[in-house]
Amino acid sequence: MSPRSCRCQTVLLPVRDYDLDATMDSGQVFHFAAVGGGWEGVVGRDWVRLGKEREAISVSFVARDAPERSQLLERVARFLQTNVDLSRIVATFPNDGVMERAVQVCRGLRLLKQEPWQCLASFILSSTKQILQIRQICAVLSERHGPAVDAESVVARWHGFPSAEQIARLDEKDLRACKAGFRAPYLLGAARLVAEGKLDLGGLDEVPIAEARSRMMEVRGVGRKIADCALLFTGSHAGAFPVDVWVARALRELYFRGREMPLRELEHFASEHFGPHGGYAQQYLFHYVRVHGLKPQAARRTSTRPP
DNA sequence: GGCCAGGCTATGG
DNA sequence: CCATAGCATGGC
Repeated sequence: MSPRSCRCQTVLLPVRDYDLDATMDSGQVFHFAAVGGGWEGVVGRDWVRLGKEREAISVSFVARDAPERSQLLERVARFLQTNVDLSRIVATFPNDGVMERAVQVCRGLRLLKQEPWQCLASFILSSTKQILQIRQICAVLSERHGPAVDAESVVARWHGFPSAEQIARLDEKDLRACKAGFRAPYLLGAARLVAEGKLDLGGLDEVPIAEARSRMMEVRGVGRKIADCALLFTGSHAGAFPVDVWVARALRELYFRGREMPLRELEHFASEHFGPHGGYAQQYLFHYVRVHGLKPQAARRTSTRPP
């Protein structure tokens, strides 16, 4: 049938200072696909297409009755955090030249609020993987083992991300077949802990960050960095500050003149320097160095490399 | 074809 | 305590 006769409805979510592309493409979420200038993916159990509008984000979805529609829109707004006043967060960033440039360059970059299990699982799969490959693994995992959802996409059939229960029923070799590699047993172990109720991801925002971290790090395959990603990108702890290879490089080059620094010291510096929304600042640093490199003031080591 | 990727665990000093 | 090999897989 013709894809133009659409069962879709579209609603506008008003928002200012929101760069949807940067946000979706900044390595915090791996389950949306760029389609025709917008983004398609699954929120909860519902397929959505997100589009950029003036002072708004358009949300398209398969038509349904009024109560379900308002529930869906509430979930999408919560996921996108459209109610967050970005300027209030940016105002808490440290008053240094590095963050001023990062804010200029990444204007409108946001943090999303993702579902805890999906977020943790994705970052377990992220270790020593490029962002493109993380997306691929998540896509295969969803296609093969996640719930099919009703979608009006013209480019793909969509599935949700498999629940902890669904993954817990699988075998390690099923996960290796999805390109999970050596992370397969880690993901399986995490899924079993969550499915058996031995790890309550929903309660982690109610305990101090140190406690939340150590609970998560009891999962094999989850260290400090992945724990902080899961705490930050689910909106549980605004002070979580994941230090990966990019952020470590950025901190060394931009704050320590390129000097070698132990990871622990970088993490400690970050927790002191970037304020109550350190995690947000971290995302600006990450995106800044990934998109623009470290050239502006720290080109010493790379100056022989062609631009 | 070599290097590196939003790391972590185990092992050896 | 700190340092590093090993781990799967694929993009560039």
